[in-house]
Amino acid sequence: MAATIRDVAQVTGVHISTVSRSFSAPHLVNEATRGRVLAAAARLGYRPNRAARALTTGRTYNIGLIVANIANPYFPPLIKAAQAHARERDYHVFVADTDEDPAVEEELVHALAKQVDGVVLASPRVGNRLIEQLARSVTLVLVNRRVEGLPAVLMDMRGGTRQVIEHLARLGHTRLAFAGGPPGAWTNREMRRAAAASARAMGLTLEVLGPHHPTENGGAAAAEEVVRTGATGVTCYNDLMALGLAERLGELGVRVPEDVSVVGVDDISPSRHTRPKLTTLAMPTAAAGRLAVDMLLQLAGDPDASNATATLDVALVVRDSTGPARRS
Amino acid sequence: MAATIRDVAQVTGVHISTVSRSFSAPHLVNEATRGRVLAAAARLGYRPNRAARALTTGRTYNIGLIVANIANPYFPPLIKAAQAHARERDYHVFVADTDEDPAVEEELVHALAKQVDGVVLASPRVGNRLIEQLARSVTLVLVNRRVEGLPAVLMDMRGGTRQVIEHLARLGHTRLAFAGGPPGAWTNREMRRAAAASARAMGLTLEVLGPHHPTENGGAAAAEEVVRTGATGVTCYNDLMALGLAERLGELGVRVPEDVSVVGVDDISPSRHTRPKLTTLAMPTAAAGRLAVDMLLQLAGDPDASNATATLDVALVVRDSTGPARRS
DNA sequence: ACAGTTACTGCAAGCGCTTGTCATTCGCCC
DNA sequence: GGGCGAATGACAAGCGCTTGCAGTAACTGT
Repeated sequence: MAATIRDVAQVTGVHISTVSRSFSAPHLVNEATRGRVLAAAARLGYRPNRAARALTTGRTYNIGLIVANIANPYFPPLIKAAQAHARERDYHVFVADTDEDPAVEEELVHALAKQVDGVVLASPRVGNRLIEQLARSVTLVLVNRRVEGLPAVLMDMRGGTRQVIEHLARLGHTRLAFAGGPPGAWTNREMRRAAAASARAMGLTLEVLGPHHPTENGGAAAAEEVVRTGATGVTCYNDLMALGLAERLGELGVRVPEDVSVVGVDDISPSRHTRPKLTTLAMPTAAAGRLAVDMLLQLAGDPDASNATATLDVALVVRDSTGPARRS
Repeated sequence: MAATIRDVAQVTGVHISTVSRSFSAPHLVNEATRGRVLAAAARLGYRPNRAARALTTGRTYNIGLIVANIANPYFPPLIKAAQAHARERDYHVFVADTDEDPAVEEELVHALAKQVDGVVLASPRVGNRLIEQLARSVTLVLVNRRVEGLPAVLMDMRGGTRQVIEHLARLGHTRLAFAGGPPGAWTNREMRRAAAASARAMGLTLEVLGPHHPTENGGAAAAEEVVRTGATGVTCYNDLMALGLAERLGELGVRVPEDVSVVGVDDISPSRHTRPKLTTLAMPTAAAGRLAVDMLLQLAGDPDASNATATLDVALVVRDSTGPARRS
C-alpha cells in the first residue's frame, strides 16, 4: 500500500492537517516542522492523492483533449505540444479520439467532465448548439471552431485560402475546384466560403466538390469529380485528401502539376516527402495546442477570465504540386 | 453545480445507498425502485463521480499510456487503437509523451500511479532495473521491452531483422550497415544483435553505426558514416531515420537504390509516399495497442492473472528503396 | 401459527485529503 | 508582570461515493 497523509503525520508526530499544509500552504507551518514533514514524506515515498484532493478542492489538475482522429498527422503535433505544456504546469491530460463521430464527441465530453478542470475540443464535429450546451457543464476551449461567447484558438483560414487562390490565379489557372471535407467542420466552411469569395473577386470559376471523408480515400474519391469538372487547380480540405487525390489522379493518367495543380492544407510530415512535394498551407498546430492549454488553465483558475479568441496565422508553402496552367 | 448522489436520493425519496446500488449492484435493489432512481438520475443529468468512487473502491477506470514521442508516426496508430479499445471498456486514458527522456518517463509513471489502474509503457527508454522498481508501485504492461516477470507485448524483431538481411543478401549485397537508434531501446538491441548474427551466418560484413536520434536528423547524421564504410545495404532503426538517411544520401550524390539500398522499420505512413518508396518492416502497432490494454485490464481486475508476454509478427514490405547491389 | 428465509433498504463508517475554527504557546510591549 | 496579537498546530466536518451490517417486512414450508 502506498503511503497516505496519515502515515506521514504519524511518523512525523504531527496532525494530518499540518502535513497537508506543509504541501499546500507552506507559509502556515513552521519551517522546521515542515522540514521534518517533507523528509518523512520523501522517506515514505508519499505523494498526495490528486483524486482525493480534487474531492474537496474541486480542482483535479487534469484536462481533457478531444480530437477527431489521432491517426491524422495533423493532430499529433498539437497533442504533443498540449501535453508537454500541460505537464510543465503540473497537469495531466486525457486524450480521446472521436473517430470523426459527433455522438462520440458529445459522450466523451460528458464522461470526462467530472474528472477534469476543462477540456480542449479540437476540430469539433458536433453542432454549435450542442457545444454551447456542453460548455455549461464543463469549461471548454475550442480549436478550429468559432462559437459566440466561447474561448477559441482559430487559424486564419480565410486569409490562407485567399493566398492559395491567388497563388493559383498567378499561375494562370481559371477553373478551380475545392475538394470539401467534413460538413461539420468549421474549417471546411471557412475555406469553402473564402475560396468562393476569392474566386469570384478574381473572376475565376470554382466548383465545390464533396463532402468527402478527410482522408486519402476521400481525396481519391474526389479525383473523378475533378476530371469531370475540368478544373486545373484544386485546393483540398487537408493534406491527406490532397495526397489521395494526387495519387489517384496519377492512376487516371492525369499528371500533377503539369495537368492539374493540387494544394493541400496542414503541412503534415508526409507532404514533404511525396513526389511531387505538396504545396500546402502550413498550420501552427503546436502553437495552437499550447495556446489552448494556456487559455484553459487561465479559465479554470479564474472562471470569469476573458473569453478571448485568438487567430493564428497560416502560411502558404509552395512546393512542387502546383505549376503553370496548361494552355488549353 | 452538477447533481450528486444525494440529489438523486432526495428526489427519489430513498437513501443514497440505494441510489448507489441501483448503479453498481442492480440485483440488490427492487426493480421498481431502481426504475425511479434511474429516471430521477436521468432527469437531473446525474453521473457518478468516478474520482469519488475510486476513493473507496480503489479502481479508477483510468489507465496511463506513456510513449516516447507522440510526433513519431509510429505511435499514433498505437495510441488511437489503445484509446478506442479502452473506451469500449469504459476506461479513460491519460496519454503522456516523454520526449525520449528516461527521467521524464520515470516521473510520469510516479505522477500517474495514483490516478490509474495501470500504465502501458510503450518503447520505454529507462533501464530494466528501474522498470522492475516502478512495477512495484503500479501495474505495468510493457510494449517493445522484455523484462523478466513483467507482462509485455513484443514484436518479433529478430525474425524481422533476419528477413531484412536475407532480402539484402539475395540482392547481392555483401557489405551491410545498421544505423542504430536510442541505446536504451530494447528494439534497438534486438535488431543490432539479430543483424549481426544473421550477417555472420551468411558471411556478410555488418558495420554498426550510431547511436543516433531516432529521427530524420539522426538518419541524416548517419549518411556520412554509411558512405565512409562503403556499405551498399543499410538497415535503420526506424523509418524516420531511413527517410532522413535516404534524403541526405541524395544530397551527397549517392542514389537510392542504385548505389545504396536502404531499409526502414515501422512502415509509418510517409514511407508509402516518398520516392523511392521505402522498403520496410511493417509493425502491427494498432494490434499491439489493443493487446496491451487487454493485458492491463486483465491484470487490473485480477492482480495475479498470468504475466504472459505476447510476440507479434512483423512483415517485410519490399518497395523501391532496395535493389540489386551495384557490382564493384 | 411459527421459525426460518428471502428480498430490500437504511445506517454509518470510512476512502485520502482540505480547510474553517479554535486552543495553545510565545514574544513583546508598556 | 499582565495583556495582546501573531504564529502554530490540532480538531472535525465534509467532498461524493461504497459497502458491511442490521433492520423490516413479506413469504416459505410445515
